Amino acid sequence: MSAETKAERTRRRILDASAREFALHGYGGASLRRIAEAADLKVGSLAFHFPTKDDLVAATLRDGVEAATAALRHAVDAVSEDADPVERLRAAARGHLDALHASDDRAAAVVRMVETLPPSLRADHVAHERGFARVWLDVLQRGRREGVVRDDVDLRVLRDLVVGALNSTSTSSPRAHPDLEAVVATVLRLLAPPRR
Amino acid sequence: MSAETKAERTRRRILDASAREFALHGYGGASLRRIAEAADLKVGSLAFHFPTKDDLVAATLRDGVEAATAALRHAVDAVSEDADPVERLRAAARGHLDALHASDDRAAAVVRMVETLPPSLRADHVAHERGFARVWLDVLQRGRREGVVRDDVDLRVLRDLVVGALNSTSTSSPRAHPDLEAVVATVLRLLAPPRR
Amino acid sequence: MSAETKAERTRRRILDASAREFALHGYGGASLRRIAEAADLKVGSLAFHFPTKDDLVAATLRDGVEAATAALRHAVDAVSEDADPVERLRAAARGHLDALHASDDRAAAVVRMVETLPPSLRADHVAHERGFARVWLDVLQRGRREGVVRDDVDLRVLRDLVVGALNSTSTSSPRAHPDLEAVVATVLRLLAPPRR
Amino acid sequence: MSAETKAERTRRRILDASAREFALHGYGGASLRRIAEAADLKVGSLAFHFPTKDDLVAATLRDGVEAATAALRHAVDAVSEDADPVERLRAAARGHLDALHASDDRAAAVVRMVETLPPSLRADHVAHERGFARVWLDVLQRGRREGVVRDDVDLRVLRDLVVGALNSTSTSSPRAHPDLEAVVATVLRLLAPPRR
DNA sequence: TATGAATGAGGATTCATTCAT
DNA sequence: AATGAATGAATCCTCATTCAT
Repeated sequence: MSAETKAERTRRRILDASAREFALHGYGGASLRRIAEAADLKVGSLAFHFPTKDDLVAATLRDGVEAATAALRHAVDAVSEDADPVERLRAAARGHLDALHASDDRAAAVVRMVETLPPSLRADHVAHERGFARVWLDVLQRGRREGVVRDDVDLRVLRDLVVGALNSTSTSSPRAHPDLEAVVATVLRLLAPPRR
Repeated sequence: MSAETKAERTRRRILDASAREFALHGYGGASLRRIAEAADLKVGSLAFHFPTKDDLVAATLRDGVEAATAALRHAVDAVSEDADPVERLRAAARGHLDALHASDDRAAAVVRMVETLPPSLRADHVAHERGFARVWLDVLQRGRREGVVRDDVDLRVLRDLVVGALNSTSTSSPRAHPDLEAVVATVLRLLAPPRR
Repeated sequence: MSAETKAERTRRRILDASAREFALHGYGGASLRRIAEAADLKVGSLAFHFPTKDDLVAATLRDGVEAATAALRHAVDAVSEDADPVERLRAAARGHLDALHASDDRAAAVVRMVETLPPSLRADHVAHERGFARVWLDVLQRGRREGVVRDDVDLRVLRDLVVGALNSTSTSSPRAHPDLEAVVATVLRLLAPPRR
Repeated sequence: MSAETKAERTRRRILDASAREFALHGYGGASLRRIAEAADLKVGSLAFHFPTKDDLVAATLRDGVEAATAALRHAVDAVSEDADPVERLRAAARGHLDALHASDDRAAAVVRMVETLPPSLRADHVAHERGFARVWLDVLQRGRREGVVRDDVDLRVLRDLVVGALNSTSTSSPRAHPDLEAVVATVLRLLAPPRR
């Protein structure tokens, strides 16, 4: 009498395998057969949980955005109200990177898929992704109110560039492990140049 | 009187079609049949010019990196030696973006493919891409020597972030046309904050 | 106070859905999943009532033949003993057509399936169908005894042609609704040409 | 340097196998795999000649209607102008039956498929079939002009019933070989009752 | 140079069936 | 009496590739 039903456990196994596969091969290159194998199921059984490939993709995207948004929000919220405002920016960058480089590949799958999605899926996805972007914008706006974020740029443009820059560190190559600490440090300098 | 052979012209048509297809669907999602159709050929005829899919991919990557590198270098070189050093940075950013958003999709194809390449292709590609990265690094180093690029960050990390941020503006969505001027302006602020 | 058990009611719902599905798609094109859906059940639950697809087919055929035979017999029996013998023929034709075009598709399912049945099912079916053919033969024989059916043809051949002609009016196309009155009138002329 | 191209010969082999398969199993029950096997091809190779199943179905229908129409017309035309008009009717019935029971199954495939076609295919098909029906109507009209076809019925209704009756003799059961001569004789009696 | 024709493997999906619950 | 979950085979289709012409 587990709190989680059997279907829920299987669904999670599928979503995990799915994230890995899509992170590695992108939307068009991913194979349901491989996903099923990794989830210890036969291909035909996938259909019981996700009737079509696009249903699975949609769920994987939702799952990934959710994971990333939660991680980002959680990292930001962990910073105490009276901490140095710069620390909040640092936490955001680090939270973002942590999600992106997490071993479950949930956020990475989103980054890897998003640009080759068919329009039908894309439409739904961008709506969800807005939540993630919103958190970043909030962080930047608060940073500016608190005087640490530079005030000579459009915050939305800035946000898109920061998100793009951070996302670009997610690589599927095993050789290339960017130094995330250096990335955080550099991003911080760009967002909040030390006052003089 | 053209010095171009028929084969060379066909090759170009194929590479153009290929860039578009890979930019749209990524490495795994692209179809040789569609590429052949767009190039006004039958699938079987592709083999004459590119024996396998991966041969075509390799050529498309080389072509794309070449186009982007040439565009970047050209934009930088067009800035006169005695111009405001900031203008050289601006030219680089603009050149990069122009290549990325060019209608021929050659540079976009690279960005769209690179993270899902199989290791065999990836190895070759990163070597070529180093040339592009080198140009950016040169530009940043010169900018720093001339006192406009901030000196509190690692230039290689900075370069990777800038390239990542700029690349992230390339979207295959027809709806989303980022305001490239605003992007350039913002990047410039980050690279070379106005002196006080 | 219904004497009908729950299982019997479900069985009927399944047979109704089954008739519609087989009438629309034939033996090979019908889907148990769709039948289950139409009967408001899950596929797995079908097995409780009909262990295999062919069991369901056999039951649907039996049901259809039964319905058609009953309708035919009933129509004929409704003609009073001292009526014009031609009226008995007319009643048969009309009864046959009514069954075939009934909204429950029970008889239509038989017509649509019969020619593509696998031999195993076919064998059983033709035995049942003989009952239906028998009624028609009786009607024709009585008609002949009573002097209205032409006596220059083999009645069995005649019966098969009449049944075939009537069955051919059953179409799954929503556009084509043959004028059943005209059909009856014409068939009557052929069977029992007016005496001169 | 055969007058028939290789593709044309393959196409014919496919259409022959297709007719047999569809005659046996109907539209929904037919399998491309079996058709390919019977045509001595791999499934994938079918696509070269007929991109989709419905393309093959459409071609098979066209082929079948063409064969039947040609057979019917040919049989009718073979009757000399000054022959007994009844002979023309007899030739039509026999021609129709011959096409239907021909060993190539081309006409039988049409009869077996037509009622379970999806609307898209059906629309195109009925247009073609009109040609066949037209020939029968011509024959009947001429027969009436020449005083042998009964004049107390609507010829279109009569034609549909005759065609339906004849078509119903086409059975896929190996046991049931209707006596075609008896069928012809009976149909003739119905269409053209002997004058007194 | 390019096409025509075919292959074999793999793509996603649908199928009827099974069985524990 | 019915559902939930899974299976394995089969569905049609698309893939990159090959090779004779």
